[in-house]
Amino acid sequence: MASSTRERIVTATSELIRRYGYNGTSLSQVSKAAPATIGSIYHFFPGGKEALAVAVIESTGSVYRQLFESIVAEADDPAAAFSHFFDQAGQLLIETDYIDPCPIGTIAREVASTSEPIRRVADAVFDSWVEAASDFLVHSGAQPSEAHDLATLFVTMTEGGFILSRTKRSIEPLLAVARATNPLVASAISAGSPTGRARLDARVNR
Amino acid sequence: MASSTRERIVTATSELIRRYGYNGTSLSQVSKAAPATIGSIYHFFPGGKEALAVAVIESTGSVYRQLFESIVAEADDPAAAFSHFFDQAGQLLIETDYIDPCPIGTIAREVASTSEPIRRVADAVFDSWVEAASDFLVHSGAQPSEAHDLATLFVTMTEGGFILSRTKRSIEPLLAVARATNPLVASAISAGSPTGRARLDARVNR
DNA sequence: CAGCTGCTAGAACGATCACTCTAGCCGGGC
DNA sequence: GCCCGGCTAGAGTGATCGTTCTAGCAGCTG
Repeated sequence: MASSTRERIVTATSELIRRYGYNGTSLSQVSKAAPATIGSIYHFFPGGKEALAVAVIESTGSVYRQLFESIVAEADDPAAAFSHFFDQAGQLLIETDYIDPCPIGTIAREVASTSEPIRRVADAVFDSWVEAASDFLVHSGAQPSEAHDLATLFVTMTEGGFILSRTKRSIEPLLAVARATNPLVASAISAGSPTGRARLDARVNR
Repeated sequence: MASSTRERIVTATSELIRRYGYNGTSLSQVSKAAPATIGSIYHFFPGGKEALAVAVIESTGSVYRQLFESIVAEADDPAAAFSHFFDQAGQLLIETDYIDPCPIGTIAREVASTSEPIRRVADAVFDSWVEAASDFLVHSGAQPSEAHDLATLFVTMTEGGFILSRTKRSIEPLLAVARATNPLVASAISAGSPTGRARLDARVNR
């Protein structure tokens, strides 16, 4: 409650960026949507628009990492956890009328060449996602190097799937990604752990 | 030569968008970079900035489709064709100092909610890429439905890989994607064609 | 009640935006 | 030699951008 104005500003900015992109979102829009005056925005973010974007990236980054971890925590098997994540992302797209689910990819793509602070924080968030997914895969029995590759692929497919599904206004691309995920995860885990292999081969072939 | 001014405008706009995004690119920048006066830009593109973006998407879309087809045409085996494509994309990133290789994904993500004409043409380009990759996979022996899924995944990984590699300023994510491609393609082809299976299993396991 | 601090309020600045408009250049057909 | 249409040229419009600045509000502390 004490910092609710700050939170409102970050939340409103995140939603506006998801709709209109970084350069397409103005501080006057943020001021109206938050609601908060321009003075308040610069009070909490003396660094201006760039600092605000950094805050949005950090906030979204940790929210999504927690979302991922809560999904995998309650999944009964590793391969299903990933496709469940994609299914849930697709559901979110439908509910929000295909607003971009992830402001980070948008901001990164727009300003990776012009704002080094933003580029760096976006890179750190992507890394943390890769690490979270990789840890989960290793814990499920995959070899570390293969887990890292697959985790990178997972983040790549997430961002790419968002682009395609948002552009097509259909979750079909995300569903295709989800379908491809199962055998990938199963094969990585079975390669690393013979006990896992039998369990997952059974699942894939059922 | 007759339409060289128009071509210069489209080329310059494409490069600026790859660096600064759609909303981050102004017509005065285009005018300076082309070079061409504002009057010339509006002469060739009476629809203004939006029409110019549509032209950029169409042009880039066909260039990339041709690039993909030329790469797969000279590849000796289907699985290698895809990873060769990713390798080449990574090389391009290094050469251009990690400028975004694809203006379409950037534009689509920025304005999919605000410009229906742009959204539609970007969607058509993505579809044509999926179709090109799918046709190639079917021709190589994959089942049509599986080929379509895999082709969608391929475009998804391309766009997602661009985001991650550009943000990280490293081609490592693209290389991880390329490594994952081989077994995916091989398994799709072997499932559809027994003759293909033997050939590709040999390759994957070597 | 006084004084301080954290926050809000909104006018103002110069720059730049997408876009319009009129004037003029220039080369090929009569 | 003259005209005419494709193209260029660039000043000008109103709006909006990110940012700065000063003034004042509300709610604690003493």
